[in-house]
Amino acid sequence: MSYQRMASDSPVARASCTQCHLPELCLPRSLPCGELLELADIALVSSPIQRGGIIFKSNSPFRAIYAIRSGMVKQYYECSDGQQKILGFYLPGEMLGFDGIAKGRHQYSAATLETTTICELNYEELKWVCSRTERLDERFHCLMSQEISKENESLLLLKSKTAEQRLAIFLNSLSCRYKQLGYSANEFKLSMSRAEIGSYLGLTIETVSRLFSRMQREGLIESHHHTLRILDPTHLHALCSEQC
Amino acid sequence: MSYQRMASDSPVARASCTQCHLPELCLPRSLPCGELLELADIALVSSPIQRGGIIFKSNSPFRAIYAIRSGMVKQYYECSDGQQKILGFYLPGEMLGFDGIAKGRHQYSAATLETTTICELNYEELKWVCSRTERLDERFHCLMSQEISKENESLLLLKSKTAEQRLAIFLNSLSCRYKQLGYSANEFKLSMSRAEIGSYLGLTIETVSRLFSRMQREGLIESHHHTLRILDPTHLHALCSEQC
DNA sequence: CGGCAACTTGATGCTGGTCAACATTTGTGG
DNA sequence: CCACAAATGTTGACCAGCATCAAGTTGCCG
Repeated sequence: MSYQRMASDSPVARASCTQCHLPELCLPRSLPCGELLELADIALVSSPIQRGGIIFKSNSPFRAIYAIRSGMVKQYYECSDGQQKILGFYLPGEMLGFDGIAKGRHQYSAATLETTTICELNYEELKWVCSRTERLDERFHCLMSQEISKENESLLLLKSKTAEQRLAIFLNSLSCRYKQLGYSANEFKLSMSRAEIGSYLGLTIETVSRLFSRMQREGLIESHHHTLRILDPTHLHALCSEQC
Repeated sequence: MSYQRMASDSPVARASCTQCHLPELCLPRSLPCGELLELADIALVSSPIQRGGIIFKSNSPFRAIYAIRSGMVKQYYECSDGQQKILGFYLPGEMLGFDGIAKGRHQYSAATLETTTICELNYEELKWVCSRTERLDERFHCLMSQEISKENESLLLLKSKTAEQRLAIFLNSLSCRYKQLGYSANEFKLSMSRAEIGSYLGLTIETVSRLFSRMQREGLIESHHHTLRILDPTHLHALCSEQC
């Protein structure tokens, strides 16, 4: 794995939000056509960024919000000892970078987990468009609100779920998000390593590995290489909603 | 403890943000005077709400954002078995309720921990004012961004800190926030119960209690009834920044 | 094919949870 | 204002889930 160039080094092109297949998820959702065109005017699409490409580094000046167009991105905190703590994974149609607005700097780093294309939305320009199109501003509020909700759920997960429940909820969440994107809900690629999953769920590599083995032994899932197949979605779902 | 009436039952009055002693923290921060007046025009101040008063209930329709004017508020998830999982504590100048924007309903409940007055900002009116005053809209983005940052820090805390570090960080955070409000940084009232602290930090009552005892034995803090005194701020600080 | 990173599996131990008994504080009604 | 009940907090004994340490296996890339 290599973390070479910044995303901003990649050649970019103006986006055409009207022709993107994700507008029902991303910022444009339910925007009238006119506002869509204004948005497209400020969105820059990157060329494909390979696995390990850095989108932004923690502490770098905040300039833009990013939307994933294809591929997958991880956001993480870098410890002083070089260790990474994963804060979240982002799939197509999802946005990241909001935490930089308040402090003017990115608080965390973001890197691609597979070949990925992103849309870059310059915040100053975005604000300008927002101030003129009320619907877009509202949509922007919604997305930040969603991010807050998502994190609240993660907090609840970490506070009161067992290791097995955490992994079940994680796999289920990926399944739902892929389904929403039109992909198979029960078979997809796990681009992240065991270490990254563990870091995200507050568990060690070993625990994650043991859980995968056990779930496989019990006929819940099938996993080899980086392909995951959910064999018993009902049971997986039951695990997710166990207890409180 | 009794959870009687909704905050919305309380008599209310128009706020005068210009005369509030919190404008350097709350939504008005660094707003020009004109915009402050527009904001004041939509802010409703509640009369004092006693301990245990409900500000909003989970699943109720989202109508407003709330700013704490004095006192303290907890936000929590209610489990099906009646148990509460605390998501956060809010002090004067802090705002809550953002998570309701996306779904149109409050995802969680909020209640007062002591006699509290709040400012209610109707979201529809707030959007209207935001759309006409760019600075306010920007400030609103900042506050949501701050909330996201705060939660990311909580996530990191839950993932990789020991029980002792968690409590130290919690006490330190309260200390800083009180200081910023102009109160003593080293002596304040802990309005929340051991159960609430535990729930917030992902620990049990017993663990929290033992930690308080130990920290007291070690001369770090002094705590009786609900008063906390930090005797050795340096040591407390050291605990917070231990390790990664 | 060799070397290294990622993953798996087992043995052992520690942190914090659970259960239980008791102490202290708070709230209520006479 | 006191007496009592209920809620909250403290402390101890014990236990379990997950971390840590260690050794081996698999898969990937030059």
